[in-house]
Amino acid sequence: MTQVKTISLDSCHPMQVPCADCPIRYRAVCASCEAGDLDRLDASKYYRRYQAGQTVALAGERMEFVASVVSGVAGLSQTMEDGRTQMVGLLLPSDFLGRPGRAVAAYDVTALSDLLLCCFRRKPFEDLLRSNPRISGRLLDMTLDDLDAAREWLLLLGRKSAREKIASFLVILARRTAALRQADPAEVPMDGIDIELPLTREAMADYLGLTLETVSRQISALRRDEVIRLSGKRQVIVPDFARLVAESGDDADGGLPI
Amino acid sequence: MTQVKTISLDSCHPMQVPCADCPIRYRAVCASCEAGDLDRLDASKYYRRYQAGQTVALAGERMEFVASVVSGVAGLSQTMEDGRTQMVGLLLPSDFLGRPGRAVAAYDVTALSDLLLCCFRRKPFEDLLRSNPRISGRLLDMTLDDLDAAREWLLLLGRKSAREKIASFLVILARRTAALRQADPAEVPMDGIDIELPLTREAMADYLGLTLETVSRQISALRRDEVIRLSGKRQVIVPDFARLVAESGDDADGGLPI
DNA sequence: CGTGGTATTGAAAGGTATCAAAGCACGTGG
DNA sequence: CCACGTGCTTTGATACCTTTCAATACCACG
Repeated sequence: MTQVKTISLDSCHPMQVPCADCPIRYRAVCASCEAGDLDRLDASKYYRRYQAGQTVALAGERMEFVASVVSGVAGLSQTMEDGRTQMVGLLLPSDFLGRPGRAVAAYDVTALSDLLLCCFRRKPFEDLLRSNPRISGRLLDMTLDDLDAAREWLLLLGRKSAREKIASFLVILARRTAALRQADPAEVPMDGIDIELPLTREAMADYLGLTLETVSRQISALRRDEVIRLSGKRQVIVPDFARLVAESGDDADGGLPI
Repeated sequence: MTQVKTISLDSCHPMQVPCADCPIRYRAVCASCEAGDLDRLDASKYYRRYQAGQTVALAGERMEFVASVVSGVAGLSQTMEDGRTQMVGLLLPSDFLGRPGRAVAAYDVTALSDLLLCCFRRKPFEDLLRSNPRISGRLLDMTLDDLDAAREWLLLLGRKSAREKIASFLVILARRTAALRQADPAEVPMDGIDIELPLTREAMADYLGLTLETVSRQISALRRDEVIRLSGKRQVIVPDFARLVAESGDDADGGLPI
């Protein structure tokens, strides 16, 4: 179990960046806003910062804000009475956190790495949603993307072997990080792409529906078979991306990297 | 593999019901419409009917309409190259089919039972979405519900045993069918509630991430342990709903039946 | 009464979980 | 500078659950 560190100070109001200069400006819920909308958001937003391992919210609690992930990684997870847990969502920069219209959190939210959130108090944001079709339309689109991602994960959890799960996870991480850098992961830059794992083996296990031992074993197996190389525990080098995709069990033409 | 029956006639334009008399009027995407909106929908909607086993759409194909399920059950599924398939969504009456803004189907859509769809051509519906916040707001809410349902399924596929999967599936079916009848499944009506299984064992296996043999074995085991009784192959009687919920591994207080 | 689709049951194989121990990296304090 | 503790990771041996392969049973229908 990850221990919950109690930190009271400095979790709010670090220095603030104007929306126009925001790193996630063109991918977040505010992506399709125009200048006037941005002014309104700028006025009401505030930042929250969490350290790796901290709890952002617990299932069943009220959450008085919704937010965009600016940097870092957050995990949504569900826990059964006997302690089994399954991560049901991974929030990377630009992803949206919280459900408009429902103040009670449905999942535990944890900072998997140091995390910066751009927050809006619930009520004003919901008003904005109602009055601004650019924002509500964007949110619908993002929610539909989340749904597609969740459904892709259903296939992974329901039908893939442990080895395929690990490979799929690496492919997805590669695609998402490449998307943030606007690069194409299939364009192998000379000596292979490298992927920074923002999760412990235990968090990966929770996400992939495995145990941490199995995660470790399969990573070792992929290394032995030279599908990947490791530098340290958290840095993965992929010499042949197509090979990794083949190991993931997905179609080679899984669409453009989103 | 389910064989695809080719049927060309009678799959469109059966007799049509006015929206005001529609059985799913208060749960579908049109739920929050007012009289004026309904007139507009009434004018442009049309029905499609499918027989059990028929294919509604294939992943990658263009789908020229979006639709609400009026009656029957449809399944969304994904298939890997080697034939492994996972059902990623079960569409019951009032559920919405299709993604506004994306004409290419992401999943195979199959009629699991005889199926009646209330369809709208894509373009006019998307126009309506943009112009009518009642419809777009309702669609956002339904999509968020779908996302929650998918995430509940992630927990099931990732962490539950075969026995728990079957029990969970029965609980969900009981809740959904009770919701359509506006009844509470915890209110046991004398001799236990009964659940009509609208799926073959194979379809259940695809949904639950199991093999059909395991589904069959676990149903037999639940029968031996007197958690359920069977009348025929497709009718399940649950004498003690709380007992079934306990077998599902979920919290007893999993919220009100939605 | 046979036929095809569907469902049940059995025996054996296989993959992942579980339990247990050891290795590694890093920071703290002697 | 090194010993030591802690958290994370790797590796090993075994147990268990689900799959796989195979045979049989059930049921509606022609």
